[in-house]
Amino acid sequence: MDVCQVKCINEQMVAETRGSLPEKEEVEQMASIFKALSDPSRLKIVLSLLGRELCVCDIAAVCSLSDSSVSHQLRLLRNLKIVKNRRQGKIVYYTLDDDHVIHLIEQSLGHVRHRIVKDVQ
Amino acid sequence: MDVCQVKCINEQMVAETRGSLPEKEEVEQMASIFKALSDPSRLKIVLSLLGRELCVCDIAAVCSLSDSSVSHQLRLLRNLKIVKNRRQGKIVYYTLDDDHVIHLIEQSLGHVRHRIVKDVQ
DNA sequence: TATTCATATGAACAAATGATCAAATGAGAG
DNA sequence: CTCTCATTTGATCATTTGTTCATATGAATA
Repeated sequence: MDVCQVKCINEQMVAETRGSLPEKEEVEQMASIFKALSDPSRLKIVLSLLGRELCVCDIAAVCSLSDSSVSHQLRLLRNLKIVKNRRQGKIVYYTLDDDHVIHLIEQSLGHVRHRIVKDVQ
Repeated sequence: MDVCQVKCINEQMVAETRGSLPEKEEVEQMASIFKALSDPSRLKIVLSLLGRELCVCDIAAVCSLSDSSVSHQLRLLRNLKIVKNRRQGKIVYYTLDDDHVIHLIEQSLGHVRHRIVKDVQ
């Protein structure tokens, strides 16, 4: 591999920066939360649940997705403890279950109106 | 497709929720920022730049990635205006370029220590 | 118990993604 | 100009991801 011919590396800066990074596990947990919000469909699902309780059926209608697709995504969000559900007869209602994620979303929502983004990759 | 047999849908709730959602474009912009932070390697790169200026070479060393891989990821982050660079001779230095993203990261970093996550999918 | 219907699940597949390798820039040094 | 070297870029490839379809659950109702 190429780790650059040794001399160009600022050893001290590298060591210091390395020391400041969170643990590998923590980085991965952070990334997994961001990943949960990184797909427009899934983000829309989460946005639709801001301050509301909705059944799978209604979420699908709101987001223009199939019930099956929504169910799959909700499972992922459930595994990450971003949403929780309660069953009432045949109907399953979902709500947001993580204040920290709610903050992230609200903050991002507040800021998105002040940015211009070029393109990805 | 299956949009559920009409009757189970709470029409009013659906309409109200639909109205509360951000524009499609805004949702996509939010998602693209989250996506930028959703890969552990890329997140590590961004974390290494918190409060620091580093050259490509040093970032690669800090994150244990190849120079090429780092360069590819930096381009993506550059396109999203998450990082900016300056050239000094042969060396290119990168810094973070978006306070909003810095906030997201710091907030997420602060919270990740208080969660237990099961697994994804 | 048999039927209906909301939700969940598994398999399959196309599309997107991240890493790697080889080759191209482009800036300073000789 | 030529060489070196940090960085960039394009192509390729294995892996991951999101959706769809078919089928399974599980709860109410007939």
